[in-house]
Amino acid sequence: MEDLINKIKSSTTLSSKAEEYVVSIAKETSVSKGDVLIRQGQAVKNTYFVKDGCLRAYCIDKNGKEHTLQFAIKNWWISDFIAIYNNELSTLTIECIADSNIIEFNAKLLDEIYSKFPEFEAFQRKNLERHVVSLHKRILNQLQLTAPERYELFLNQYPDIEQYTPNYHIASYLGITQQSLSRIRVEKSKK
Amino acid sequence: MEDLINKIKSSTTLSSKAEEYVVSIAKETSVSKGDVLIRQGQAVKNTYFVKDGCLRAYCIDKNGKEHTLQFAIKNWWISDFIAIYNNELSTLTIECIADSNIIEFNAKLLDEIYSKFPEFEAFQRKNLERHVVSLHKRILNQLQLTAPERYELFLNQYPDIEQYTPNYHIASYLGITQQSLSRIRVEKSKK
DNA sequence: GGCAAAAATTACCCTATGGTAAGAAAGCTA
DNA sequence: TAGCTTTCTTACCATAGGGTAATTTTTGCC
Repeated sequence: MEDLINKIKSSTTLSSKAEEYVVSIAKETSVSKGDVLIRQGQAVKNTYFVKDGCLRAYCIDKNGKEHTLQFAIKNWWISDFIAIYNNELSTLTIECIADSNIIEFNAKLLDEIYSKFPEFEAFQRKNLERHVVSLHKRILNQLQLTAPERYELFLNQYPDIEQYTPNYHIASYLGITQQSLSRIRVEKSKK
Repeated sequence: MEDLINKIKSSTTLSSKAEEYVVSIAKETSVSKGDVLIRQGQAVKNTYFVKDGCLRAYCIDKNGKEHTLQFAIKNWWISDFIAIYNNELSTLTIECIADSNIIEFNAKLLDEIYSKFPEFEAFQRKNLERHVVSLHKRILNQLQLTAPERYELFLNQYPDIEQYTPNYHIASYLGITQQSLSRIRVEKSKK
């Protein structure tokens, strides 16, 4: 919880009452590898902050194939933001891919925080600014890099993730099949 | 200008002083097809709101190929947000692809608006939330749809854009070559 | 250790897309 | 209208990547 509070304090001035509110709606939980926190097609209740471990957000297309939108490691937020902001059912499944410690927030209570404690507006705005930047970069990478280049970049951005997740999840994040990723890895090891 | 003020008012309560400030830092301008507002490699001064017309943000890769990150039509914001939020030089070029009326904001003055008039925090947070949702959707579409499907979707999302822009810009947005897009269009017309 | 399950690799063939180049069509300007 | 420029289409070949399936390797568990 301290990590999160410190993170908030780095973006805004946090009154003690506001801090109390955050703590009061936060539920620290341990989740195990394989646990599903949000399931595609159902209502989205929560937003999660990862203390340590790793979660994964993916959607399943009409052919049953998984596509990974996001990996969330230490100090990242994860949820189905499409569903929350559009007030829709979930298009994503969020799954725990390594035993993790997370902080769970009820999305509605979290949303009330802005009217109760306006100092959170600045915090969340800056959060979202960073989020937009990282998504813009991801799209540009997808457009201009080849699959092997994207894989290299991924390994740099998530140096520990290979411990957590099978390669076929990485492939589904990069937008290729696990067979292609395997070929890319073979080529890479030849060098 | 009214459109923008109304847009702001739909997300926050705008005091008359705050409205005055917005107006005071806003520069309404006309720009012509071909004008370059931000050039890759240079400092980013401004953020733009499109009243009507169309702007395009793209980057040029090491091989000289263009990749379109965004088209901005009526009521959209556009700038190099990567550069602004990271305080870096521009990685994008922003170009006017149809005679347009825009409102220009100095990015630094715009950023001061939050400390001067905190009511803008909520407006911008909600803006960014929508932006994140649209980027998440774009990434999911890129992962799970084929090129012809993405092209169909694009035409639905930007029904008028074919008037403004040559097909090779659309191709560079979809992540394919203009030749591939041409083939896709031929296949489509056969049906 | 030994078995079962999961994951990764390899192989085969096929298709979509890229690169290059040439030609056709459309748009602009004098 | 004529001529130039830009854009779009078509063709040809090369290649990366997909789909299916078989095999190997790794992992987890008893």
